[in-house]
Amino acid sequence: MKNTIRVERAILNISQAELAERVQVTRQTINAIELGKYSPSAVLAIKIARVFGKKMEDVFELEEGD
Amino acid sequence: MKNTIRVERAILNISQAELAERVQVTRQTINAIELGKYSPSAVLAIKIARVFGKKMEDVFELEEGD
DNA sequence: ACTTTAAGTAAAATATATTTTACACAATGG
DNA sequence: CCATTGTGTAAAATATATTTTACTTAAAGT
Repeated sequence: MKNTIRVERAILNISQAELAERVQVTRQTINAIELGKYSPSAVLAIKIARVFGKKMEDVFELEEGD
Repeated sequence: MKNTIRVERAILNISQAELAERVQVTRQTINAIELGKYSPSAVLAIKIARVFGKKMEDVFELEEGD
């Protein structure tokens, strides 16, 4: 599962901590997902995409092995 | 997390077992998600939506408490 | 130099999703 | 009747996501 969280955060100019707060998870969770260490739940993925005003699939993309 | 899996299956006329096979999970997993017993991973949610030729958010919707 | 902010990381604990095996029940077609 | 298909369910095991606490480093500002 690839994602464009870093770019979207840059556009909004918000930190991992602030994104975490907005979607009600910890900063470590955002960091891990942003770095591709694991993929989020569907609920969290939708919430993150919403912060960026995008559809879930415009932020998250399947990759080989998913 | 609400979903329209049952309706989409009906349109395609496929069983829970066939959907499960197409997205590479067990029939019980599809059954549980379809009945709202828990919400899927982002990866699985995208795969399911793809079977129906839809965007993830057209099949899955957040609800109170998500 | 000092402090603050942002990001990366890690180990242990907890929560949640998914699998496996198995049984039950209704509907249907032979 | 009998076998088959589709669905609901359940308990135990395993996998994965998320939290908590805490430490490190780099960059920026004072």
